[in-house]
Amino acid sequence: MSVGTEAPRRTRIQQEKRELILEAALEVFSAHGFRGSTIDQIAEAAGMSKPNLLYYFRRKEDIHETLMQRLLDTWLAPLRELDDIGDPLTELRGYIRRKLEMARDFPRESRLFANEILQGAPRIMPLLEGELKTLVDEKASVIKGWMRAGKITRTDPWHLIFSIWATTQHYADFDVQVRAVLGPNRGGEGRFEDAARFLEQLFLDGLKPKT
Amino acid sequence: MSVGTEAPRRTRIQQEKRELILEAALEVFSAHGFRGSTIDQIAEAAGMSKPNLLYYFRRKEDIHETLMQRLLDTWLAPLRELDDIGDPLTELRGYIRRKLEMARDFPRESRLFANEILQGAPRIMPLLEGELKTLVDEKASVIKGWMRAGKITRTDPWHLIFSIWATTQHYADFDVQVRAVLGPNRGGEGRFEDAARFLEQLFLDGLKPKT
DNA sequence: CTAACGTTTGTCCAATCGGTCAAAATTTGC
DNA sequence: GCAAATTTTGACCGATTGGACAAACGTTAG
Repeated sequence: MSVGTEAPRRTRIQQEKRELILEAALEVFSAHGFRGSTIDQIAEAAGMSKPNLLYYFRRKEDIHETLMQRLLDTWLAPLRELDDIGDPLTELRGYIRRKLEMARDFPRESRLFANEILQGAPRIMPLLEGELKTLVDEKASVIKGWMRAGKITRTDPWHLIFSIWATTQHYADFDVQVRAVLGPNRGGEGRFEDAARFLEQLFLDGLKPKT
Repeated sequence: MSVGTEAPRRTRIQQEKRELILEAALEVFSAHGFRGSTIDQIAEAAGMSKPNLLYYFRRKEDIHETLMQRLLDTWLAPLRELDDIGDPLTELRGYIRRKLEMARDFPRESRLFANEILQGAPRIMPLLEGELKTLVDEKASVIKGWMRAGKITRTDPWHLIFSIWATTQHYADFDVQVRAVLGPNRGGEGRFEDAARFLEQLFLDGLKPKT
């Protein structure tokens, strides 16, 4: 029987095996990119044969597509939480912290996303121009409100969001470089706490000393 | 005759054709990654046949290796220029500006590098732990001196360098996302000037308003 | 002219790839 | 318990890939 993504009816085994495959595919895709990964690799990581895997996902691209669809929701969750209710600086600090925690706890997801964007986002371009842009525009308005109220320094809200993405995801996407440069001593688990301390200071106070 | 990378003797044609191939390979590799690129693609982009290309570079990996070796030097040039002679804040501002200009003018080089790091830097790991680490450690010392002298706020110099890399290279590596989010109006050529203004303010003053 | 050298091409090959298919093995519904 | 449905497997296929190779093509020095 066909097991397409549009078929809602799933047996227990289908549910389990599909999860197993997606987990394995996340591991493989995030490490080698889409074209650099083979169905055999994913099948082996999932502990099944290639034809068996293809019974659950008809095409390699279906796996990737399912993975990306799920990813985007969880990936944007921290930004969605950015809200108008609290103190602006506290809100932003919380957003930076949450994004950094995601880089620490879900580096494979970050790399999968980075891979897709690096290749020109051929599979998720509509989502970027639609859902993502809408969300960012909305949050940029919130931030603009804070600026008008004098709660934070006036600057470009879009580029502010970009800089938070860039600095936090850097610790997932460029992890090997970060660890190589920090060396064995400072490159251990403590690097994320060091990063958190640094980023908080950077975004709040910048580098210019208070005279 | 063999034309390996260790052969210093090159005819005029060899010099020219090798450059042509490297330029084409940069275009292809940066867009599709190493495994996502084929020799045929590179050969076509260079305007020659596949066997002809393989006459100048014996293996696909030789092209990539030559490209990466050249890249690292030019890529680290801005950091090398960071010097102790000028005013610290001016020096840092200049470094950020130069890095952002490189993201604008050499996005393919940035993406090629990002691709390599994302895949775990399998081909340049020794360079990261050696040359790169040495350079960063050296510049971190310079920055530490500025902090001791009270010229800039005390913080972690390594993570400061990471944040400059992340924020500037973001505009090359995640270009499609930046343009998608900014939309047709603000996503044009002016986005780099907006970014430059924003980053200068972020790194100098942060977000906390001067009361 | 021609021999030596550098360059280019067409043809070919083995390996790997994504994907198919029929048959076997297993699970499930009654 | 048994038939139907689902799951798993081994064998296979055509396309693409990186690369080898010898023959042909140019170019130039004597």
